[in-house]
Amino acid sequence: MARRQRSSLTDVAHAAGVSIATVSRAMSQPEMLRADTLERVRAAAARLGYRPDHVARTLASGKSHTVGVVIPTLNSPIFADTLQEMQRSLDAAGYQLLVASHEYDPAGEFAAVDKLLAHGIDGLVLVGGSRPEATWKLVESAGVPVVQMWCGRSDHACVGVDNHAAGELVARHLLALGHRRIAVITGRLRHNDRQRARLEGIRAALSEAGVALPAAYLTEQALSVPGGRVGCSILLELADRPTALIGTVDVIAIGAIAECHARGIAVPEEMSIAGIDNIELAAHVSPSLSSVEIPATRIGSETVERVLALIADMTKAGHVMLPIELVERHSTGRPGETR
Amino acid sequence: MARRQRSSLTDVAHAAGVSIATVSRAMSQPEMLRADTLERVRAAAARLGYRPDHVARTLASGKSHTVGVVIPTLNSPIFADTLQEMQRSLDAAGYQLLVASHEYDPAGEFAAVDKLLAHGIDGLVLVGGSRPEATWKLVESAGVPVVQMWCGRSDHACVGVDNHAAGELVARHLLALGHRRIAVITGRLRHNDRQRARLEGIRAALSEAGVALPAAYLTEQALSVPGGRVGCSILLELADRPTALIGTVDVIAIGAIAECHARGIAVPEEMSIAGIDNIELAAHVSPSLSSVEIPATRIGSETVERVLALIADMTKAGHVMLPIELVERHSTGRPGETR
DNA sequence: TTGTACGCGTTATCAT
DNA sequence: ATGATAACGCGTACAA
Repeated sequence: MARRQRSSLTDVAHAAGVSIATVSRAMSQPEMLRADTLERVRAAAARLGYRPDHVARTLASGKSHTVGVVIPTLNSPIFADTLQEMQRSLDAAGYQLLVASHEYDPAGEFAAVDKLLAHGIDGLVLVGGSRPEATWKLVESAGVPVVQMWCGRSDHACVGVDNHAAGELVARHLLALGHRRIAVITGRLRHNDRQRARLEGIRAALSEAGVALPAAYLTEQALSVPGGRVGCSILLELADRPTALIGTVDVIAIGAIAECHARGIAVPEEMSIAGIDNIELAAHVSPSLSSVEIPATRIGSETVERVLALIADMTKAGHVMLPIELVERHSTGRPGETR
Repeated sequence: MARRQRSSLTDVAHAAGVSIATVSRAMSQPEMLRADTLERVRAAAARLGYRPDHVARTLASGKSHTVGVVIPTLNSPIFADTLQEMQRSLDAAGYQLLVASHEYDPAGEFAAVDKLLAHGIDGLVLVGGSRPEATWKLVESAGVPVVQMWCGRSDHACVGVDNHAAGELVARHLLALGHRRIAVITGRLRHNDRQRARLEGIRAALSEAGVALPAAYLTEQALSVPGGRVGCSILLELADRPTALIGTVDVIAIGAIAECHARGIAVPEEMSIAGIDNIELAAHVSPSLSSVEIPATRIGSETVERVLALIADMTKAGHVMLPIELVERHSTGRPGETR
C-alpha cells in the first residue's frame, strides 16, 4: 500500500481548522471562499504537500478528465505524430491521454477498449471504422463519446482524410507521367479500412485510365520498411516487370526504394516509386520520395477538439475531412524507354 | 454523467439475490463460492453486462494495476520499440501502461510525473537519471517504486546500457579504420544524460588514441533527421573537414548521410558516418548504417519485470546493464587518400 | 461563507 | 459459504 503517505483532504482540513468541504472548494472553486480562509487552507495544503487524488475525484464526480486512444501500433511515425499532438492538446485542456495499442488485432482492440472503458475514460478515440460489432456494442453501451480518426463509419464522429482520394492522387500522378505498368504494395487489407480505401482509390484511377491492375501486380505486406523490401523484390521478379510502384504507406515505399537500391535498379530511371503519408523521412531518403501529404498532426488536434466538444455536450459531431495533396519529389519520373 | 448506464455490484447482487460481497468475490475469488451460487452470480452479471469499475476498485484497494512511463518524446523509433514492448509485457501481467511525454523539457517532465502520480499509478518508469531535485522529491514522497531506463542514478533501480561504452565503441571503430579527424553531432546535451554519456565515451576513446576533438568538430542538434542534416552541413563547411562523423543517435546519422548525398559527397569513400541505437531503418538506408545495437525491446521487457517486482515487494532492485555491440555496415570505411 | 452528510463502486474485515 | 458494513478520498446537495 504505497497510499497513505500522501495527505488527504481530511488532513488539510484538520491542519487548517476547517471542514473538508472547505478544502475541497479551495481546490476547485476558490472564488467561493473568503480570502483569508482560502489563504489559510492553501498554506496548510502547501505545508502538507497535499495533492488531490485523481482516482477519488473521478469516482466522486464521474468525470476522469482522461481520454483514451486505441491505435494499431506505437511503432509508426505517422501515428506518433498524431499521438504527440493529441497529448499536447489534451494536456493544454487539463486532460490526460491514455494510450493502448493492439498490433492490428481485432481481439486485441476489443480488449484494449474494454480496459480503457473500465479505467473510466471520458472519451474514446479509435482509428478507422472497421471492427467487430461486439467492439462497437461495447463502446456504445458505455455511453462514452467516440471519435474515429483517419476514416470511419458515418454513425460516429470522425476526423480524417479521404483515403480513396489519396490513392487516386498517387495513381494519377504516375499515370500522368506515362506509366501503364503500375504495381502496388499495400499493408494487410484485412481489418484495415484505410488500406482498403487507398487501394480502391488506386484501382479507380487506373481503371478510369483504362489501365489494369493484374493480381500479380498487387502484394500485401507488413506495414514496415522490410515489408516494402519484400513486396518490391516480389514485383521485381515478375516477367512483365512494372515501371512504377506504389507503396500505400511511406515506410513501405521507402523499403521498396531500399530494395531497388540493393539490386542496383535506378530510381526513378528504371522504377518510379511513390508513397502515401508524407512522413518526415520521405524528404530525406534518396531519391526523395513522392508522396501524398496526410496532416497527421492536424488530425490529432482536430480529433481532440472533437472529443472535448462531445464530452462537454453530447451533441453529435459529424465527419471532418482534412485536405491532402500530392508532394512531387524525385522518386518518380517518366518510364524509361529501355524495355 | 456518462456513468450510470453501467451496472454495478449492487445491481448484480440484486438480480442474483445475493449480497454485493458475494458478487465481489465471484469476480476476484471464485473458488470461495459454492458452484451454484457462482453460476447464478455469473449469469446475472452477464445478463446485465456488468463490468467491474477500475476506478472504484483502485480507490478501495489502493492498487491501480497501472504503471506510468514518462518519456522525452513519442516521436522516436527507439522509444517506440521500448514502449511497444512495455505495453505488451504489462498487458500480459494484467497491468495498464500510462504514457506521458514532455519533449525534453524538465518542467514538462515534472508536470507529467505529478499528473501520473495523481492518477494513482503503482509504479513509475523514467528515462535517465538527470532531472531537477524537485522532481525526484516528488516521486520519492509519493512512495511509488521507480525504475529508470537507459541510464540513471544509483539510488534507484535502473535498466539500461552503458552509454559511455557505446560512445567508445563507435569512436574506436572509426579509429581502427584509420580516421583521425572525427567529428560528432549530438543531441542537446542539457537535460540529457544519455547524450552526455555517449559523448564522453567518444571523447575518452579519442583521447586514449591521442586524437583531439576540437570544439569545431562538435555540434549539438535536434534529435531528428533534419537535425543530422544541419549538423552535417556545418561540419562540411569546415576548412579542415573531418573524414568521419559520428551521430550519437541513428536518426542524426541518417540525416548526415542524407546531407552528404545531397551534396554529392560519397559515403563512406569521402566521409564515414556511424550512429548509435541500431534502429530498424539503419539496415535499409544506403549505404547501410554502421551503428551500436541498443536492445530497446529488451530494455522494455526487463524494465517491466523490475517495476512489477518492486510493486510486489518493495525490495530495492539494483542496476541492470544490457549488452551492446557494434554492428558494422557500409557507411564506414578507411579514410580516403585524397586530401 | 462554511459545515454536515451522503454517495460514487469496490475491497476488506468481521460476523454469522 | 455468505452477509453487513466500514473504509477509500472526494464532490456536492442541503443546512446552518
